[in-house]
Amino acid sequence: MSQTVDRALSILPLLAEGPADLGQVAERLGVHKSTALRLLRTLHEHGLVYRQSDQRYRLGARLFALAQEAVENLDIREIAHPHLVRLNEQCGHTIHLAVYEEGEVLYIDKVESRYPVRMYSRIGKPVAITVAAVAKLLLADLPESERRVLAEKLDYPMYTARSIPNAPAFLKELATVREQGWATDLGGHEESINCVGAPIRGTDGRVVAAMSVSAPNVVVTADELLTLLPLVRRTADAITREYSGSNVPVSTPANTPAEEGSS
Amino acid sequence: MSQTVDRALSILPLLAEGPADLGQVAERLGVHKSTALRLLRTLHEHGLVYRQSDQRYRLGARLFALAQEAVENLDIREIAHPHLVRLNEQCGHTIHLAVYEEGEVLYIDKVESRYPVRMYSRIGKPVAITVAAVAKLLLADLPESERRVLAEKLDYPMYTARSIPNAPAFLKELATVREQGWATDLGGHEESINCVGAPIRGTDGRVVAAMSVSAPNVVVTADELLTLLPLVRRTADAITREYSGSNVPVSTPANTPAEEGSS
DNA sequence: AATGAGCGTTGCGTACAGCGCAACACCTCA
DNA sequence: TGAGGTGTTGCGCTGTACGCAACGCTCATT
Repeated sequence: MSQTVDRALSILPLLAEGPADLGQVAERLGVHKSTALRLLRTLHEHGLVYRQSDQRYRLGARLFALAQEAVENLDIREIAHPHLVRLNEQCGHTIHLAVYEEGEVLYIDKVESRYPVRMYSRIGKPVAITVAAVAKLLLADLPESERRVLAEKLDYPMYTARSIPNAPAFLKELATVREQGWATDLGGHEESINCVGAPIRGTDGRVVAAMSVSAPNVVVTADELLTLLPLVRRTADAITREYSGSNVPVSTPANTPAEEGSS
Repeated sequence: MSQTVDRALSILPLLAEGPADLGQVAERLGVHKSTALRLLRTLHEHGLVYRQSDQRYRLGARLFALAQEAVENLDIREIAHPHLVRLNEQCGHTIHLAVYEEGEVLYIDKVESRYPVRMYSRIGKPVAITVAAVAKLLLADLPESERRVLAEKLDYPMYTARSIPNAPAFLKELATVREQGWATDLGGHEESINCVGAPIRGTDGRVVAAMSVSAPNVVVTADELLTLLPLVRRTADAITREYSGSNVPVSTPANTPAEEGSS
């Protein structure tokens, strides 16, 4: 929409690939060197771009600062965190919290055996959107049209023999997840890792985030991990309640064996 | 330099404080709503800004992606990482890697007892620049004028009784560090944590990064930690050698008790 | 030393892109 | 039903970002 800004911002992904000098930037933008210089200078003033000693440009420190502040301001994260910690204390396994945003799934919190890691190491990398339990939960809640379009666009890498292989299988899985209100990943991403997850909903009942418990099956078998499902769901529901300003119907349709009573 | 881009980029820190609606953005930028809208749209197209369900804007996912890619493309990090892991295996303590950039010190890698964390949790937050061992190492190598100017500009928060209190003390410490070629932080940031660090240099002998080993004194006393100094320096020098395309004089002036022979 | 190629940088006139205005569409309250 | 609050659109004017060309600098090359 705004040409100048558009050009300037296009520089960022370009530099993300690696440092580049003025000429390269100008060429890849298709603009005159002086123009590129002006844009780079502006980016530099805002700290988004850094000029290293060999005069080449690379991404700057402010970027980290912004990303950091952004992730800290996600209120779902803030609300969820203590719940995740408590769940971790109860079961001992790794807990993940994730959100969906415009075609991507992002981990926004993680609690590990010992340390909470505020900014998840995989942020920014392509998340295993076709197999991760949290991804299934988040995508399952999209409007059907959007879900279908997205499913067609995705790649289906076979991380393991149990990875979901194609769009129809994925859509079928999403339908199941949508119906049952929870999701698993049993060795679909890494052979020996299983996950079980549950959705967190906003006031309007839409899924705003998803959480999961992961454990290698040398520690607990998939079946044993599944026994944690009620606990995981209860935690997710507790977060839902708190997030959507106390009690909204916590939407837990059916399908869980025997579990706590009032929703 | 470029007004439009300047305005657009000013939106980012503004949103970093928390979500804001169109009117707020326009007001704080001092521009018309339509202008703010155009800028926000452009930012949105590039994924730097996200529009949440209540129509307010917040920082977007691409920001994380960029920050992530940026940190991964730091070649010092890549070269250093295996060395850091090896050092960690030898001593068991937490290892940090940091760089200096325009008045800030950034952690760019960390190896913990069990997991490597690619993006350090503190990135973006004000690093304890006046007390951290890595900060001392990086600042000690700045040209004297720059060093002095920076030292005057800094705040000197008294994290503990042993924090460096003011500019003269800091400059004195930097001079010592510069001369001896290594640095410590003995309870200057957190009462019970000690660090010992060494510099990594580029082809031209300038310090390009710094690394440190940290441990709480319930695990090892400061004196015990200091016995690791030779090992830390050897690791730093190994990284220096590899980074600056094998052998440059590794600049280890004096001061280390008894240590390995050939540089 | 002198030459020249390859960089980044500067100043400037011009064209066009971004600006603010005003009108509009839509929502929630009263 | 209206009033006040949002976000959105189209448009004419002006200011700004554009590319050009000239300059300065650092390295190689002769």
